Amino acid sequence: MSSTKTSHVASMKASALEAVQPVDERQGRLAAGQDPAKRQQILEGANRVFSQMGFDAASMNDITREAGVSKGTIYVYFDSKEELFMELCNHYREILFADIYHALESDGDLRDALIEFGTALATVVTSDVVVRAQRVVIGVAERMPSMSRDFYERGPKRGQALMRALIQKHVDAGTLDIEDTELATYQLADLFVSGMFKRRLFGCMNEAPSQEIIRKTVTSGVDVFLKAYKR
Amino acid sequence: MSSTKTSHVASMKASALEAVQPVDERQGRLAAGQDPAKRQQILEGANRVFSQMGFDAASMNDITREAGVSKGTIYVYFDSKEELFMELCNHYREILFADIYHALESDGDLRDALIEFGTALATVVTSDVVVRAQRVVIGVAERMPSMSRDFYERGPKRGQALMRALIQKHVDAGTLDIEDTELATYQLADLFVSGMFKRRLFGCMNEAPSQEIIRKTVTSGVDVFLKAYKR
Amino acid sequence: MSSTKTSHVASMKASALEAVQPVDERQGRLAAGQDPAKRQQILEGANRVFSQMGFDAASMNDITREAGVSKGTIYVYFDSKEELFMELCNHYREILFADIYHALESDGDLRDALIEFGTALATVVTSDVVVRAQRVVIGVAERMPSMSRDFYERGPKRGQALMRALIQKHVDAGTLDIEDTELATYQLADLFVSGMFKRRLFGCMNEAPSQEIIRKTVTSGVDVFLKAYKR
Amino acid sequence: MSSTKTSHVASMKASALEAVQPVDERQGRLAAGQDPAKRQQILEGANRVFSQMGFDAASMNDITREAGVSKGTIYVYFDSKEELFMELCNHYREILFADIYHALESDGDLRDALIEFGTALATVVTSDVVVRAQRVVIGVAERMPSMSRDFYERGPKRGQALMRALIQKHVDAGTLDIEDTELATYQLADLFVSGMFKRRLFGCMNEAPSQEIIRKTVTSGVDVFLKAYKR
DNA sequence: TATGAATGAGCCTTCATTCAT
DNA sequence: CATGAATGAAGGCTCATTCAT
Repeated sequence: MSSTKTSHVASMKASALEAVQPVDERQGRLAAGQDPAKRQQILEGANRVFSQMGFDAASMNDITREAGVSKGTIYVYFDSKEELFMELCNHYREILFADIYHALESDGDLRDALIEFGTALATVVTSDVVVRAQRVVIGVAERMPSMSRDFYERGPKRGQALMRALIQKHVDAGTLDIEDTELATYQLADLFVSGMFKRRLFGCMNEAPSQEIIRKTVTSGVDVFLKAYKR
Repeated sequence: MSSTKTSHVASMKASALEAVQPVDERQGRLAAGQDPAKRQQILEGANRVFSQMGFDAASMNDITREAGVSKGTIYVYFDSKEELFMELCNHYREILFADIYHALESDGDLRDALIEFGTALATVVTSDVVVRAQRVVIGVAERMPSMSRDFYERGPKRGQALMRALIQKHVDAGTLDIEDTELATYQLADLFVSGMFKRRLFGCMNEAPSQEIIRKTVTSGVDVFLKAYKR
Repeated sequence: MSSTKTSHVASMKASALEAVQPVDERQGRLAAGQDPAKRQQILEGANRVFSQMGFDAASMNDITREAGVSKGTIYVYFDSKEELFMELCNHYREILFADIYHALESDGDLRDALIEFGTALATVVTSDVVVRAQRVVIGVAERMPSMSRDFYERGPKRGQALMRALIQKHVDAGTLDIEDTELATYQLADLFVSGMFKRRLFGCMNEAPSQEIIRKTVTSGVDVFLKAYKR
Repeated sequence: MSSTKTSHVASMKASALEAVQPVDERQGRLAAGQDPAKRQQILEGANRVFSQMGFDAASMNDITREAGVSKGTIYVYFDSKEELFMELCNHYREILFADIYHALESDGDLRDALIEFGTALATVVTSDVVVRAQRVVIGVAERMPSMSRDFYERGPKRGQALMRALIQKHVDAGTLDIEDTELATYQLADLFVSGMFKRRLFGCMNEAPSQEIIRKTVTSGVDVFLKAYKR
């Protein structure tokens, strides 16, 4: 099931990447900077390069090469290296986090729902591509604060909000006994990735953790959470 | 008490920074690259610049200016930009993490000991200087993996090891009921900084959290941990 | 005639230098590092600067200025200062020595052939451009031995080989009586430029010797050689 | 005999180097820049460094280290790197060429005298130290023309003058039949080192030629000369 | 419109020279 | 007077950005 999840996310991403919006096919030529397929192509190349090198060490030439597009073209679609990077973040955030959330919508058992959601979230958050993206964004946080803040707020934090709503529902229903639901939600979110998040970020865990490890970590985290807060 | 802790750490740091100067006043001149005050001066300038810009975007000229030392002098003390940065990491790691640990050595109540230690740790980890350092190191993890790995392993991980030993002791003594002490230790460490670590890293929390917030978070985290694992 | 000779060599060089431009006018743009005119422009600027300053004292900025090309462009055409210099050597060696050699192919009188060849050789070897090139290459011999060795072996030494073959032919034919043809060839080569080579190299002769002087020197050298070795 | 010659030259050199002029021993201290032993020490260090690296690539720090003298001290004795180098050239020129010449003063057979002198000259000119010095001086000829010119005129050229006088004497005595004694002298000088000088300079002959080779080359050169010019 | 050659500011680093000790 | 730490201009090289084609 977990692997189903993973491949789900993966295929989602793939399809999102290829979902070249059918735009303006009336005539052959598109206005400058208007061809979504080309935009997509640039973003993909940029993603590969930024992920591998970080923002500063990535060169526009690398991106040019990787994207198979000329430099001039990139500058038609994006005003600067910086803007390209920000757009890239927005783009992938959408794709990666967008569809995790319906795991929470199941009406079933609270524990199962949390485990399912936690597994999906942990899988994404510890994946190579997301770890790299987070590194880049964090590395640049001092100089471009809005970027990393946005990254967090539109990404992880949205999941947080959904979780919190679910938890609140159970608190209201008397299933959970929590005073500070905000803090409790943070705790749960951190328990999902205990020992994985930091180590991945700092490069002490070289590969994305296996589904087995993720599931074990998430399950243990959920159980800690419930033992602490279940009425 | 918590504020005592903070100022303790802070003053420790300050004293560590200054404990360096009264050296070798027997004769006027110090050997090249041997004046600890100058070395300190460079490290401080470098710290400011690296913290603000990240590794790549920081220029040796900026550091020169910020440190008030000529470029040649920097290169007498440090072989390269990279080495300067690594030494900087080592230097502050030492200062910042060194003295946190004896909070664990108290013989008192487990809960109190954990809260005390957690508060000290969380204070350091969410402080401006350490957050910035972590950002820089994370931002560079892809290209210089050993640096960020070292940073983590010589810093946070050491605290982890001490905590684990304490927890194991209580498991052995029958006070705690834990199967996987490694995972449990990671959980506790993450609970110490729930909702603070990530938000600080991503710039969603602009200032270091107040001691009040830290204490509340740590206490709650310890209680979750103990409820889940106390026999 | 002597002036004819000079201008012959000179015009050869000139034509070689310019024979390059009319290239590939089919389309407007040339690939990066592929425009021979620009390459030539860089080589000429580099030649002026290297000749005047030597390898080390010549700066890429100087060359940039002298060539009227931006620094980036130079680095598209040549990977490094060192490579630029080596290519420069190869380039001019080719141009300068290439066409001297057929002077030896004449079937006529040995004395006339040697004088003709010696005159051509001496003219090149004592010319401003070649003297400067030799100085630069010699000045760098300690640190970049292959460069100066190549310069000698692909330049002067090739002439040497042709001369030696001719001399050997006459020895076999019984016209000359020589035991050590290698040594004899060196002797002849040195006699061609007696009193000119060293003085030019050391800057004791400020201008290239006139054709009159060259011819006189060469003739005398050939006569010494023949008196010593003619059967 | 030739080897006697060599060691004579060598020992001469050694003694010259150590002949610390007995200066001003009345009191302990010498005026700044006045201690000949220290001056000598600097020159020796500079010689080693310049020989190995060439003028530009040699750094004052290298010289400092090699000479075992502080930078300030060097600048007391020599105004600049350039001046240090020029003084070095003067110094060694004196030592190396000074005493070759009395080989010409022998009253014996012309052929023997020439061979003796040629052997001494060729030995010095092709020796490692002199080859290196010549390379450095030549490499710098364009920028510091007087230095290389002086080097030649006060060195080789003086030998030339003596040879020319001897030759003239034999012309006047009717032993030799030479119209242009200047040219003939140059020819003889070049014949002494045929095939050795250029190859040494360009680094195509890695070690100083053996005495056997030198003697053979010189003898052959003298014989060519005499066959051509002996009446 | 798309291209990619050209630009030149700016990077890290070295080193001749100075001057406080 | 000798020392060598400090200086900062200048070195080779890179790369975000522009603009002629």
